[in-house]
Formats: sequence, structure tokens, C-alpha cells
Amino acid sequence: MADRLSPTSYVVLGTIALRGPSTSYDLKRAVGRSIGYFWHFPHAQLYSEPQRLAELGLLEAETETEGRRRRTYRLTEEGRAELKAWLAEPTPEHFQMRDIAELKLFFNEVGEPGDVARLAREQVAAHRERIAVYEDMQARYADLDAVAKRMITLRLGLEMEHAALRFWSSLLDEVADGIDETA
Amino acid sequence: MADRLSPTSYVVLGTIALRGPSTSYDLKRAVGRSIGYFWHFPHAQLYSEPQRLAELGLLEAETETEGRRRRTYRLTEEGRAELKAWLAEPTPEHFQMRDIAELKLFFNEVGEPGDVARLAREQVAAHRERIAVYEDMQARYADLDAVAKRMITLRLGLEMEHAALRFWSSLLDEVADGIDETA
DNA sequence: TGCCATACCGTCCGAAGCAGACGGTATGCA
DNA sequence: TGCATACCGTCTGCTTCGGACGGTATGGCA
Repeated sequence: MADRLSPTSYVVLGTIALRGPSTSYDLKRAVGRSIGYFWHFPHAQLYSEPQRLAELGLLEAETETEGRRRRTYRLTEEGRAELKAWLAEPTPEHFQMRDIAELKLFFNEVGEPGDVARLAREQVAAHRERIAVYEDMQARYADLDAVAKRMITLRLGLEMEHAALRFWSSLLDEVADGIDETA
Repeated sequence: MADRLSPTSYVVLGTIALRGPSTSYDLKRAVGRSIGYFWHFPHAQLYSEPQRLAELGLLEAETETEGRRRRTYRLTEEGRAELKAWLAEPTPEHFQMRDIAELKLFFNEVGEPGDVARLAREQVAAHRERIAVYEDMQARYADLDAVAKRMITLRLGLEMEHAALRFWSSLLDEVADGIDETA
């Protein structure tokens, strides 16, 4: 059913399934605090996508009449069914990376000698910082049963961050021997 | 200089810098064999983007008159300068992940009990397969000095794949105890 | 009570990204 | 000669994207 939905669609459906009836603004904040860490969605889509889903009958909209023209969306039975079908079906696509740093590293032959070291240093710092953020979240929500099941993706995020950190650190070691020791 | 280029622009610029003068078709194949593994570009853009870059003076186009209307692009001085400036400048963005499997995992509460195990099994297989591909590439080009510098990104790719494999394997262990042992 | 600053919230638009259909060209082999 | 297949480029319609913009509620201070 339903033409074929995009990942964005399922983020909307799924977030509403987890939180209950929500406005676009609610979605925006919820996504910003969770999925947004590994998959970026421009907030404009969290306004347009629910409208589309409502037209498809997967969501039900209720518009406030006074004050802000705020719209609250709730899941329909069809919406929940669509979401569950998606969760149950195979996932053929391999993940994609979108890492500007990796791109730069690939073309490093074209650049100047110091470039790689500078890049590596930056990346080490960035990944360390991100790891701190994740560990903080993990600690904060450690014993909140309500979100325990969601927090599991944090572990994946941490694995990835550590892998990246390991890579850039060792690259830095290899490359920083002697040359360009300046911060 | 130049409004501000997209990652796609730098992929085109960079690939031409590495390979020398190229047609869009050349770019398509070269990208498919390298960067395409971690960052997907639809081939149509490898036709339109060089045209834009030529208008900006970063590339120089030469069109064949007979047979196929093939266009060969070569880097201008401005193009090389732009590329080198990009390589030298800081990289503020953190990588993005786009992993459908991670999305499904995040919403697993909504699904049925067997879903996570099935997902994990799939992912383990997929990452193992990808690791095999990468290791094969690594072995094949191990002693080709010409591409050694590019192959370093493969190491990063492998680190990432291993991290993902570790995560999904251990998740599978945790979740597959007793329930749903069917392939 | 009126005014301002600031957070809150939603819409719009132009540009870029994207998938894939389509159509034309060269090559090889029956 | 004719067909199959690989090679190569273009086009179209749609979605995604970033960010500017504009309106609305709240609280504090004059």
C-alpha cells in the first residue's frame, strides 16, 4: 500500500508511534535529540511530510483553530500497519557514509604535505567530543526503562565513533612523525 | 572565489586531478570503483556538474565533433587552486550515517519480537560481505604505488565495517537466545 | 499598562540532489 | 546483414535541502 515511502516518512511515523500524538514542532525537537545525531533531517520536511502522510491516510490531523495554527498528528491503524510492515521487511540497502573528511583524505595526493596531519588532528578532536556527548547521554538515561530500547542505537553510534577515532589517531601517528607538529 | 561548491563539485574536481582529463563516463566509472562505496552519487550529476564547473572556469571542456558527442574535461589552474584550498581548509561537519537498519532498530519497540533478530542477522551477513569485498580490493592493489595513497580510505571503511559487524553480532547474541532461531 | 527582547513555531522558495527512463552509438558474433 | 549487447549521454519530474522570513506567546522591566 501507499506509493512507497521514504526514510523521512518512517521517521515521522515511528516518532509519532513512540511519543503519541505530536505536532511538527514536537517532531523536530524529538528528532533533534535522537535520530538527528546520525541522520540529519531539515526541519521543513517535518512540516511537509506529515501532511503527505495524512493525505495517504497514515496519519490523522487535528488543527487548532485559535492562536498558532498548530496541527497535531496521530497514527491511524493504517499508519501503524505500514510502519510494522516496514520494520518486518528486509533491508537491502547498505549504509552510506557522507564524510567530508574521508573525501578529503581520498584526494590527499593533490594537496600539500601538512594537510593530512591537520585533517587528522581535527577529526580526532571531533570524534572525541562526540564520544563524550554520547557517553553523557548514555549515563543520563542509563536506568530509564522507558527509553532503554531506543538507547541501543547509541551503542552502535559509539562503536562507529570509536572506530573512526582509532583510524584517525593511528593515521595521525603515522603522518605526524617529524613534519608539521604545530597545532 | 566561486559561489560555494558542493561535495559533488569536489569529487569531480578531485577525480579529474587524480586521473587527468576525463569524460563524464570516465568519472562515472572511476567514482563507481572508489568513492561510490561509501558515498553514492547518481551518474546524472557527473554529467551536469562538470558543465557547471566549466562555466565557473574551474574546468575546461573539449567536445568531440564526430560520433558520440563526448566531452573531455581538464582541470584549469583555478580549478586546482580551488581544490587545494578546500583540502587545506577546516572540515566543520561531522559525518552523517544514513543507515536504514539503524533507523529500524531505533523504532524496534513498535515492531514484533522477531524483527530485531532478523534485522541483526541480515546486517551481520551484509557487513561480512562488504568486508570481504574491501579485503579483496586491499589485496589486489596492495603493491600498486600509484594508488597507495588513495587506498588509505579503505582502511577507514574497514574499521567502520568491523565496528558495525561487532555491534550487530553482539546484538544478535543477546537477542537470539531462545527466540526465533529460524533463518 | 505598555514596550521590548526572546523564545517559540510554521511557511515558503530557489537550488541541488536523485532515480531511472529513454535514445542514440559502437562492437562483436551469428 | 541483422541482432544482441555493451557503451554513452540526456532529460524529466520529483524529493530533499538550507535557510530566510514572518508571525505568536511569554516574561520582565519601565
